[in-house]
Amino acid sequence: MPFVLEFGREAFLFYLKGQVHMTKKISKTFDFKEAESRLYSWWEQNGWFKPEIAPADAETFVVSMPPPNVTGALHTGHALFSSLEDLMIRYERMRGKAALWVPGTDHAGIATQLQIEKMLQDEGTNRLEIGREEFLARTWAWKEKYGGTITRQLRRLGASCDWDRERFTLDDGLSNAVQEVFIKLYEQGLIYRGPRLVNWSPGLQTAVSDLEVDREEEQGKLYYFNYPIEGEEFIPVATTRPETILGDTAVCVHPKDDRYCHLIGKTAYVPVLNRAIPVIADEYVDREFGTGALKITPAHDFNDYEIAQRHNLLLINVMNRDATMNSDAGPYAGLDRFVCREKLWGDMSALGLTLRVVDHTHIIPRSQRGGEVIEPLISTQWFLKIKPLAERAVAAVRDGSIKIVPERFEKIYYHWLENIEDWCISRQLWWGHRIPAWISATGEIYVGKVPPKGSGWTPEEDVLDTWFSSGLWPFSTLGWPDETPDLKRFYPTAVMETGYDILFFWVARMIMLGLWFTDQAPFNTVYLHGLIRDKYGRKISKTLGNTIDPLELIDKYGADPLRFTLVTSGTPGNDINLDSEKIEANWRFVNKIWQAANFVLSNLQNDIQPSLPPREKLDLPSRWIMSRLTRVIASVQHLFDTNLYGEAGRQIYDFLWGEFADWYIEISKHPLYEGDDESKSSTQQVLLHVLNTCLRLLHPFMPFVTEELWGFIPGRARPLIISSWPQAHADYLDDQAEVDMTIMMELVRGVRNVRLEYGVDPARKISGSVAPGDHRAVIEKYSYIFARLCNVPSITIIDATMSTPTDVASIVVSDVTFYLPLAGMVDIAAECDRLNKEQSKLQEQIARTNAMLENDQFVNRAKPEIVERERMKLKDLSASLQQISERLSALCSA
RNA sequence: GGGCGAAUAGUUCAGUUGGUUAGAAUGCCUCGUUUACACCGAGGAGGUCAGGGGUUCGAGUCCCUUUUCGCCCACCA
Repeated sequence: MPFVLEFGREAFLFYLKGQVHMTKKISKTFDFKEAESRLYSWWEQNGWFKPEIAPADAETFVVSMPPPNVTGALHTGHALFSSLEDLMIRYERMRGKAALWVPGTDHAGIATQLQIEKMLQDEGTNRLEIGREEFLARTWAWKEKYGGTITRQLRRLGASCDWDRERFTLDDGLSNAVQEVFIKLYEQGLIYRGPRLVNWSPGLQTAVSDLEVDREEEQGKLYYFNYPIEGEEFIPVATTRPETILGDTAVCVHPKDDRYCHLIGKTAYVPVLNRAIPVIADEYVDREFGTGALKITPAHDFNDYEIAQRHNLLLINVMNRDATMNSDAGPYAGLDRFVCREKLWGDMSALGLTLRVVDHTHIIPRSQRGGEVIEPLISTQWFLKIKPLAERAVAAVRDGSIKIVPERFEKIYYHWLENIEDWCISRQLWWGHRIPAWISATGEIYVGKVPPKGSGWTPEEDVLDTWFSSGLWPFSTLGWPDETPDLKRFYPTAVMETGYDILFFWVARMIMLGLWFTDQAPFNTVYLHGLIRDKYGRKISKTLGNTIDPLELIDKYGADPLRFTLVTSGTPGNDINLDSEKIEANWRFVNKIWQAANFVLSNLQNDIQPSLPPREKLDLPSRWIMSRLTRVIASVQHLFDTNLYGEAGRQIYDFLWGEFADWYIEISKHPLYEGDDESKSSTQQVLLHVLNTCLRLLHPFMPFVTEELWGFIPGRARPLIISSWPQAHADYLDDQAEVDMTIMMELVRGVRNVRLEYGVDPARKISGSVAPGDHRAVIEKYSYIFARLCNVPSITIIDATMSTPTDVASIVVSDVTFYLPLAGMVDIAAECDRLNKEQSKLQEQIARTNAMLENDQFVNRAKPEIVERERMKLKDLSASLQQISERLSALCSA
């Protein structure tokens, strides 16, 4: 048995260390508050979170932690990823792999900068006033002060990551990687700088990427007006943003539009400003929409920008960075864009140009962070031509180098990458990786790690999008671009476990950059979890007031129930509605484990030498529980291999509570208290083995309670965290034992049912008699089960020659009939009624099974084992029916 | 406009390649302090697996379709 083999030479050494922390005697309940912090530091101080605990040639298993925002606080999303990743890491560690979980935090450019700006605002100052240098100093100070909060909180969940390898995206090493990547991409001609139309956030005063813009359908207005054309003509046009009229550089119609084609090539005049612009034709125009004519504002609209490229139109930017109008807006300069909209419309109305304003539902782009309306604006930014990278990223998933779980996200991934646009990577922020570039007075660009020689070079002020550095995370954290030993050993990583909401932001970019710079997929599996919602399925938000604080839950129930709940209440890619009632239920499960362990441990002989008798030497209940255990191990193995961790957890739960505790432990009391030495000892061995195995199976789910109990397990060689993962041993599979035990259990259930139905005092002992069919030996030998589990201490076996008893209730299971003499209590009519119901149920089932077996199609086409199973079932049902029918004719024929 | 997911007991959810009488937790009802556990045990009620059609010997599971809810992507002024 594995745990015997584990009993190594250094066993006692480990113990002495571990035992110091362990109480001598098992307590009544699990004091998780005391145990959690003690066990965590015990693990950590002994270096068991480190991959070096495995042999130097062990296979590796590496997970890069999705880095939380450095100044953030733990929320349920963190608790979820931590529970899942720790589960994978602990499982692989127990399987003997060099398991490495690399933790770290993200500088989170915009989020952190906003926090500091808010702080400055409260102090009555702002970042421009204190300047860049001071601002960064303040931010670093803030980071030093609060940066440890989230990682301390992750420890409370039991996260077994290698804290010595913790990284921060603004570390020197990672910054170096960022520069390296930027410079290489620039040299490869994939990064370019220039004025382009970008998504501009007037609130944050920076450009943002397409992904950072939320598009919401909103109720707005569509403004119709007449565009003046030379020769006293007009062309009707519609717009949702009248203020952009000031930046119009053309009016566009469809070339085949009979209404307007005579105007093509004429000159139009921008209202109020009277600037002359051409009327052009382009097939982009939809003749059916609005008036069928389109005003073109290339500097403030993405479609117009494209049209302008085709027609070499002028770009006139009429807005400032804060979305007020600039001098090109003429008399409107200085006005806010929305104020300008009203005023200009009023002025146009006075000029008799307006036609009508109608309600109109359209899509408004809003900043994902601030919520203000995003303004398409021309500005000079840095862009990454990402198509070549995207192609490789698509290929890696298509050829199976990377597997996405659940699979349906692959399609979404392809669609995004196949339609990807250049990535605007510069941000007008201060907190972040500064772009390593200098611009000369003549507009020449120099990109490098150190400033160029000569004078007249201005350093680039912008920083990089936060996701640019996160995109390097799996390899930058391991030392890249240096060929460090860690990089060699631990890259590529194994699983990227994160939420589906950042598939594009993060996962896709890691794949693209990983492939591009290391020629390897940065991980082989992407496991996407869902979002945590409240118990009504609503999104968690501060404004709704439905936030759930994981730390409060840990304080109340412990980390184990929270972890177990998070892992078992969902399936990959699906959202989880979290309800504290679920955690309370799993807290009771923790108690159940504790109590079961307490029972087992307090019933062992002091000098027990763990070993397991061969199957032939075990009694029926032991053969049964061993067979069941073996199946559970195999099933859990399969579920883990296919990333179905939740189902694995549920199966262990059901086995431990529903089979081991409810049945085996109850039954074991007989051999333990009344059996001979041999059966006593063998029962103890089995109890210990099953407990031992369950603790190991559960450790990745619930590390604390399992490790704490492990400290009491005789024969343990190492701490549970680095003990071996259970293996299924086919020797203990035993179909016959499972069949026989099932009959015994069904009989017990039947007796209990009848007793309750007839209102028999639970304390009252009844003697029963049994027509055992083919199961005489089992029933005779294990009749104590009836004594213990349904208070029927004595049983008479009836053989064929004896007449069937009267004044009894009968329980029929397979070919066994159990008679419960309830002298004076049995109401014959009621009993007949019960038996009749039972009989018709059986007849129904027999008819159904018969129909199946008489169907040649079924017999010929179904798998043989399925057909065989139906045959067995029919035999069983027929035997039961016969018993019932005999009973009925004896008791109820009158 | 395209795509995806969900719909199973009062509630929250499982149900892994199609195969016994569809499970659990929680809630509800009845009973019980039996030397691991009342943070418990025993028993029970509760489901036409959203509707319709199809494939199949066999469908909660596969296909088509409808409905409701949710999400993602998308340049219609």
